[in-house]
Amino acid sequence: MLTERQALILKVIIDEFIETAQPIGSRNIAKREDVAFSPATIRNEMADLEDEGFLSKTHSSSGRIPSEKGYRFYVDHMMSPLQLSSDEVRLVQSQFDDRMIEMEKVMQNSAHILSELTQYTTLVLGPEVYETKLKQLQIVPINKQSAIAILVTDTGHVEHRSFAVPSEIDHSDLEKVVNILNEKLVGVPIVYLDRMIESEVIDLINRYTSNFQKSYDLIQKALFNHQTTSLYVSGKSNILMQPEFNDIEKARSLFNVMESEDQIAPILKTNQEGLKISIGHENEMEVMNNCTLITATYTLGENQIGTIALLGPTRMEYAKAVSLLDLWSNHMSQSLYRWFND
Amino acid sequence: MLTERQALILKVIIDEFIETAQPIGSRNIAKREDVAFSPATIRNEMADLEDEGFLSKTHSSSGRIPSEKGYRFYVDHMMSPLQLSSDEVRLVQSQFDDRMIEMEKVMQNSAHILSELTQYTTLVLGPEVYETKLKQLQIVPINKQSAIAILVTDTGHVEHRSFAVPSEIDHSDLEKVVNILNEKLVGVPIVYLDRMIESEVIDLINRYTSNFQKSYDLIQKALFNHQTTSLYVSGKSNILMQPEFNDIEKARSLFNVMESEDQIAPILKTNQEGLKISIGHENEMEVMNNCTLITATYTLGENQIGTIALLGPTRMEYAKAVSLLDLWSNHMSQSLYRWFND
DNA sequence: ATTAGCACTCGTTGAAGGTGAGTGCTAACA
DNA sequence: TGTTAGCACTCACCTTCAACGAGTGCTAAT
Repeated sequence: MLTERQALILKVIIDEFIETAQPIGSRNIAKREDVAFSPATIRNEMADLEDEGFLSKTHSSSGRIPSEKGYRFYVDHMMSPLQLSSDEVRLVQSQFDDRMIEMEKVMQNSAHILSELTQYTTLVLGPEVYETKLKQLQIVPINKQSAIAILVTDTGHVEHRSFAVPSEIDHSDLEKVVNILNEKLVGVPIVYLDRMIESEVIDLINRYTSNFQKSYDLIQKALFNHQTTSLYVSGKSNILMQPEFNDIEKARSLFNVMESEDQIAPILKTNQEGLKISIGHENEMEVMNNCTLITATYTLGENQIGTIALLGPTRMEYAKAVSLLDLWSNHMSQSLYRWFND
Repeated sequence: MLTERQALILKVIIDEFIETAQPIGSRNIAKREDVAFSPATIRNEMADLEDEGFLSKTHSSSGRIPSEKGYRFYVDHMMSPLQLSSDEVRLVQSQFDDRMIEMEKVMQNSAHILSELTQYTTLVLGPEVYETKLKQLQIVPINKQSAIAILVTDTGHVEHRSFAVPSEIDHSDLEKVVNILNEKLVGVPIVYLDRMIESEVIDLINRYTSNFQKSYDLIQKALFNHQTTSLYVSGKSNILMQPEFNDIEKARSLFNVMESEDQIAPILKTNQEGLKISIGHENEMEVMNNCTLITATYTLGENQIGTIALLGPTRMEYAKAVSLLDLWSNHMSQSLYRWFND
């Protein structure tokens, strides 16, 4: 489809543009050592590349900038997998030591470090809790009127929520119900808790007084109606540093989206394993039309999948971002496997 | 110090400037119904006010804008305590119902609602945990190599941290240590835990095998070396909406600060009860020299004090911000008292 | 097929001039 | 003596214009 020379020129333009954010002219390309043609030749090739849709201009006599199709081709066919510096690799490895053995910490830390390393915004979506199993249920009375319910999963996820305790309910009642629930429910996948309760536990509870029913209702409300999309975002303000967002209006609208979990979480949910790169208008959301989102999935056990993503301008350091994300998600999957699957 | 007429003019200028963010000219002031003087008179008064330092100009023939001293005078002597709309009052009241009975939720929700209501950035600093007391300690084993320690305080604060369990330590050992700790330490203020352990518990533990010592060390590490400044920030991007931050560089540097808990938390820590308003250069931090920070304290019990703050441009809607923050912190203190002090 | 040469395009910069909202000052007025 | 009308002046802002230069496309020579 593209001649070797065209590919070279396209690659040079994209590499340079990623670095400088400025349109690239033929003379500048010709100056490079790895390019042996005159500006005029390059101009001809660039005109062809523009006809094919790989490049575009900011105005009729400006240098060229990559189009989204250009980036797409670059990403699919030309990207040399950047060798990460040994410093970076070591830093990544050092993150997955003994301290990272709790999902919250892993995700928080991942978001933080990756945004530091890339200077892009990092989004980490926790694994769907559906496959995780109940490890323990616990009620801690705080005072006459309130108590805290704590649910621990086998992934080390701790969920807690306080609730009001009506005066007619005694703490000892709650305790008994919790005991029953623990007995029957430990080891049950969170997603089946509801069903399991229906079929096995309800009967048992009904044998006791009506207060038990009320206690159960309380706990049920406190813990099982939880929606737990755990989203961690770090380095939001990095996006401000990109010259693409010198226009404050663009920054504003993107920030509005990033502030809202509801809008971000769905974009990250994916079934496709491995890396996925969405360039510009490939992103459904309009405010992200001048952004690239690279998502990678990590696994926890067999079916649980979480997502980790980098959000930057379309003019992204693809090679570095991809390499880092790949390295990270692999380490993360391995590390999680070590910790939660034996 | 100021004549009545000067005060009126100053107030009008500040009110108008807060609304429009534009320098105010004498003609515009004269047009207002509550001002009965000619532009020339007003100009004379404005010149005097400028000499006194209450006003300044953006250039030699521009209208006046309030100086920091002007805002200070306004805040100290002239601010009419805005009657909040009944909608707003109702909204605030409705926030402190049965669902708000857990510190994390209270703070998170406070930050969120206040930033929505004011369109400024809201910062909430949790109460120092020093006075809170241990309610319960709990260890939940996750697998052979890891366990989660959970600490619940009498304020409903849940702290959890996972830790690696060396192979030579048995879970039953951990359990026994936890039992001992619970027996001795429930009800002890968090800040005294260390001392209490030294004096009372250590002996007890030393009577048992050395494994107990190791178990204890583990738990100690996992739970008691926690630094728990709980800071919640909401509406960071609101600051972008203010025309003061159309200059993207200013926005960038302020964002950098807001992203870092370490820099924000100290500013909020205060002993002074009640409201405090820091205008412009009254803020120590340089990036906040064109901002106003209004902090209010709330109490939980006798000595525990937390802070809730609004951060906006110096051209802030002081009356509204102050009224809201006051209303909120009072409700919050009352609500917390109801929940955690009986 | 490649490239040198050249006319052309268009964004950027800076200077010049006009406009208008604002001021300070002076002199007239109540 | 305090207030106000009048007027000259200032300065940010906008528009226009010309010069500049980095870049292009096209043509003709190599």
